[in-house]
This record gives sequence, structure tokens and C-alpha cells, in this order.
Amino acid sequence: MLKLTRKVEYALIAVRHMQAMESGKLTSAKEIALSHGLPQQLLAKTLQKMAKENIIEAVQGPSGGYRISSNSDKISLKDFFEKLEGPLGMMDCYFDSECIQLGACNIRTPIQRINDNMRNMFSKMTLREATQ
Amino acid sequence: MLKLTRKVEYALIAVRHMQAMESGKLTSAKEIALSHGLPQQLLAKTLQKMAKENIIEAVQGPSGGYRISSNSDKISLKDFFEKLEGPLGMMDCYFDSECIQLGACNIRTPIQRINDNMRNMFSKMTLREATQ
DNA sequence: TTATATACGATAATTATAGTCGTATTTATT
DNA sequence: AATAAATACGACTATAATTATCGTATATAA
Ligand code: FES
Ligand code: FES
Repeated sequence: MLKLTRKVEYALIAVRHMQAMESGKLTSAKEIALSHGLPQQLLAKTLQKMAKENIIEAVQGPSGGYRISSNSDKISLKDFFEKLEGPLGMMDCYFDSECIQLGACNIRTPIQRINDNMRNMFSKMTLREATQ
Repeated sequence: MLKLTRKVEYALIAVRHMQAMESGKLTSAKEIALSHGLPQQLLAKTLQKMAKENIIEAVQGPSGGYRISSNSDKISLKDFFEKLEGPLGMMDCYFDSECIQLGACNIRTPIQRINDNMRNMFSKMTLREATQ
């Protein structure tokens, strides 16, 4: 319960790897995967997703790769998580109002209260803070 | 990601159900399950777990059932979660140090920092506050 | 004695996550 | 122009975790 996914885990590892690189230098999916013992294909997908979301920059072709994006400093942990995994709710009903109950729901308010707190916490932490 | 389990969800529903009862009165697993459309057997197990953990009180035999325990006021949401689902870590390595990586781990510190924040947040919220 | 409730271990079903495969595209290098 | 090495993506499979059920034992009020 309340676990991160591997995708996010790998993303964090990759971010730290890129932050540790000399400024502007590229690194590849292969390089990160090998040096941390991660499944390359899965990591590659995660990197592609991060590139699409402008967390990192991608350069194609041989001698291409990825580097950390400059605006990654501003991104919150909440946004980081949501860009990778979609809306961040402890229960699905937080967003799509598909209540699991027949109609006698008595936890909508509690769930929202708890979830708001969690989202608020992750909004206040930046990716930079968390990974530095 | 970062979702509650059904077990916890059902537990929250049950707690609120019992809080709404007249003081001291008992309610049964069947009653709760029927009135909220939950699977009775699974809910029953969760109630048994809660009873074992002194979150609620159990009375056996016909006309038995459960009622909210008086010390449920003091319990934190973190303890509530952990009593039901075990240690609360966003990654397993937070506790058993079974690092997923081959040996080149670079996220131990970040993970601990993030997780400490989360645990701290749930430590500060009481079950009572959350469900009232 | 019966009926109804909790207690609990074992197992099955379902769902979500994790990982792989195949192929297309880009582009530096030769 | 050909090749090789990288990103880009969709479809698929495998694995793990969660969810739910089954069967049986025990307690106890009526
Ligand atoms: S269970 Fe979330 S709204 Fe009812
Ligand atoms: S992944 Fe958690 S300690 Fe390395």
C-alpha cells in the first residue's frame, strides 16, 4: 500500500544519474540501465515519457541520449509523479467519482481530506529538493 | 500508485459506521457489509484484524458484533494503516534494505527523505480527525 | 440443542504492475 | 549511400499483488 511504482523508481534513479553528469552532457538509456542494473527497455520507455513531459531533453541518433532539462528545478514531486503515473488519488473516486459502494458511501469526505493532505505535501516538495 | 487497499477502505467505512452508532451498541460484519454493499467475508477479516489490534472491540456469539474502541481516538492514521497493512514505506528498501539495484544505488537518501515526510504527515493526523 | 455470530487458514480469481518483443525513425559516422 | 547506434512506440506476455471466496472451528445467547 502507498508504494511507488518501478517506473517512478527508475525515473528517480535516472534523474539523479543525469544530475550527476557534467552540465549539458548526454547519457543514454543503455548507460543508465547498465550502471544501475535496470531493465533497459522499461527504463527507455520511462525516459521517453519524461522527455515528452519536458522533465528531460532527448537527442536522437547515434551519440544521442538524454540530459536533465533546465526547468526540472521548478517541478514539484506531485507533478513529477502525475506526469509519469497520472492523477494521484488514494482512491479512484477522488477523480472520477466512481464510488465503490452501492450508494451508501460514508467515506467520501474522509478520503478527500486525507488525499488533499497528501497532494499538498507532494506539491510543496520539489523534485530538485528530493533528489539533491 | 500511492493507492489505499480495499482492506483499508473497508476499514474506514466500518469505522465510520461504528462511530455513527449509538454509544456502546454493537453492529455485525453482516450488517455493515449489507448496508454498504461490501463483500462480507473480506470485511469480516478486516474487522477481526482491527479487533486484534484494539481499534475496535469484538463480542462473540449470536447478538454479538463489534463496536468502536475508546482508545480509537488516540490512534494516528499512520498506526491505523500500519496495523492493517504492515510497515508503511513507499519502497521496500525503506525497511529491509533489499535494494533493487545491483549495488550502484543512488536513491536511498531521496527515498528516505520522501518517505519520512509521508510518514510524518500520517503520524500527525488522527483516525478520529480523518473520519469525523 | 440450535442458530448466529466471530476467528482463521487455505485457496481461487482478478487486477495491476513489470517486463519483453518487434518495428519504425532519426542521425552521426564511414 | 550504407551502416550503426540511438530514441520512439505499440502490442504483447509474465509476474506479482490484491481481492474475494471456501471450509471449518469456536463462542454463546436463546
Ligand atoms: S468510496 Fe469514494 S466516494 Fe464513495
Ligand atoms: S533502491 Fe532503495 S536502497 Fe537502493
